[in-house]
Amino acid sequence: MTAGRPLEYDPEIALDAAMQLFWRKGYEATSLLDLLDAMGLSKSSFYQAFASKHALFERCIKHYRATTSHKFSRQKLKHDSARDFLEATFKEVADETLSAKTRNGCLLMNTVSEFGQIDPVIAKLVTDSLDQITEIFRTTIEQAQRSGEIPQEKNAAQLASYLVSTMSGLKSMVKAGRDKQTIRQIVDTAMSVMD
Amino acid sequence: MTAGRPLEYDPEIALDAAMQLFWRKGYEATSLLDLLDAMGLSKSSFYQAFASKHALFERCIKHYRATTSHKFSRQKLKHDSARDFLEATFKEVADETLSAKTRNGCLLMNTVSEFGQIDPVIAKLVTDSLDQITEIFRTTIEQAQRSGEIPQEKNAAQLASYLVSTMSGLKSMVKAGRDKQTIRQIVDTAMSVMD
DNA sequence: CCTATTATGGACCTTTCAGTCCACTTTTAC
DNA sequence: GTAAAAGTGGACTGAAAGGTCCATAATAGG
Repeated sequence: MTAGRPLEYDPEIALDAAMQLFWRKGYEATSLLDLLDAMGLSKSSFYQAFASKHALFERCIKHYRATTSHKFSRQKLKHDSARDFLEATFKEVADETLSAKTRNGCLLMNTVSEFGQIDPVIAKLVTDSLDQITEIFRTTIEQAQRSGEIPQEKNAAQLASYLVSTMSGLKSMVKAGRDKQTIRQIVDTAMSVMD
Repeated sequence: MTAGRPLEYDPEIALDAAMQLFWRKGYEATSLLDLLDAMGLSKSSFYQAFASKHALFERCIKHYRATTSHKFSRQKLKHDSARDFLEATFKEVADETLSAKTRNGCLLMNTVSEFGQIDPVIAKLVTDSLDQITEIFRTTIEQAQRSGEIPQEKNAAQLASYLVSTMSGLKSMVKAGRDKQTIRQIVDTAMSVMD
């Protein structure tokens, strides 16, 4: 039954390479040839495995969401203070200023910027991903509230939405090439709402 | 000497139409035919007057910067309180949630998202525009500080950069389709740093 | 070893892209 | 009225886009 010639590439690695490319260049600006080159496969193999550029893009968004969530979880374990984790997460974005390689912004917000609400499938994917990230922030804030690092009277869900919005703006500023001092000041100011 | 057939279109109106289109769809996704249709001129007239798609885009960014500055100036005169003006400006963005027509984000940040630092000419234009907006915010904040609406001890320049970043994030959230309550909460939280 | 199954390479397709070119029209200056 | 100057319409171009198709190659099961 399940026989046939084996794949000459690793689908996971290929997917990740595609995600990196979409992240860096956006959907429209990434041509099929760019993708084939980065993923290391031929046109036939591509359409066999990923159906279309659009379908691949959807998978890349999901892949981004998954890796981002995992990254958050890993980082969270490194900090025994929930508030420290939040501040470290934002400071890390500020440090991306140093390397031009990572000045790609956020794939989700880049996608919002490029597509808006035009493509409902993509819009839904992004919305769900944002919800997921907001949720991670919310539970973290509640944790910090229990340990007294953030005032109890603040609304955790509201603060979480604020942090997502702030993160988006911050990444845009980094991508826009604002200098490191400015970025650090923005982070400091933004974090002060949790006092 | 200076003779010849007169233009059959208004260059200012055509430029504005082009800007609206780039704003809504981005650079790559806006085809020349889209532009000709929106601007109401033929291909020959287009290349005669605007040289190329890229050159037109540069002019559109400058046009956006100019109209945005004017809009800020006009709004500022409407408010006798500087802080009121700032809060009204952010609340206005929140109200864009109501109309899908205006959910285009910010042309400058859309451009950052699409181009990043790849095109140095575009990058410079955006950077300069952001500087200009930051400057407007800074003088407004200083005004509010003199009238006692914002604490004197805050760093006006730092606060101004923060507001630009926040505005960017906020517009992204609106474009991402977040609901009105969430947007309003983000604005309220963001404004609280000026207390 | 042969067949069913899957993967691959490359030719090919249609459409669309930004941009060019030129014949033709409309104006002003004299 | 005529010549110089400027604008316009539309045919045209080469390149590149995403996607299809098929002959060929490589595997596993029998």
